[in-house]
Amino acid sequence: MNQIARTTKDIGNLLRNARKAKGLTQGELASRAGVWQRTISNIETSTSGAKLETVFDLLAALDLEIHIVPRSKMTPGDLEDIF
Amino acid sequence: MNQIARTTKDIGNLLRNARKAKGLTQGELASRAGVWQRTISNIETSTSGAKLETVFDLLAALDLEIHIVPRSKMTPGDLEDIF
DNA sequence: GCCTTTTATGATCTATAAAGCATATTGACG
DNA sequence: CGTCAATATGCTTTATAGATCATAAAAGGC
Repeated sequence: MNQIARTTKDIGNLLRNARKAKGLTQGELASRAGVWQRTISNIETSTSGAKLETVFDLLAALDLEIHIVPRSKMTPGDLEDIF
Repeated sequence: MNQIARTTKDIGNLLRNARKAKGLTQGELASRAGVWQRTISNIETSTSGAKLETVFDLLAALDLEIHIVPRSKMTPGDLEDIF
């Protein structure tokens, strides 16, 4: 399950899924990442555009990293994540 | 050559490499992505933390996308990008 | 259905990125 | 070395994210 992100909305959804997969609440992740619960809520719901730095803080706390790759064609499996 | 980014600095370096690989100037990329040359310079040199949205604009203009994956152990090849 | 936990959100303040103008500085090339 | 293109940067304004207090709303368990 390779997670593709092309928009801030993708990142929001993806971070929420990753957080839940690890069984963390927004509050727990917030304290781990050194950000505010409010900020995580905003990012996950795409209420506000996030700063790159903040996203990296969250990814680190979730033990994730970003790979930059040439744009791939949409694979069937990816559609599940959208709809 | 899978590009790993864990910090804003990584993103800056990576965007610069990708831009040059496509033979684009900052000005050209700026007009394609709808941002300012100034902004690209700032991001590539990590002069200022970028907004996630801006990074996505640049990635789209470079035909790149982000994959979120579990943190990998550092591979030997990656060290070249650091030192 | 109630209670607890979790998430969303109102309001204000501060910090800072991007817009917008510019020019200075650097780098590549003949 | 001189020239031109490319990149870096000074400054001011505007937009907006994050900090910080709070509480409201929603979700989940019993």
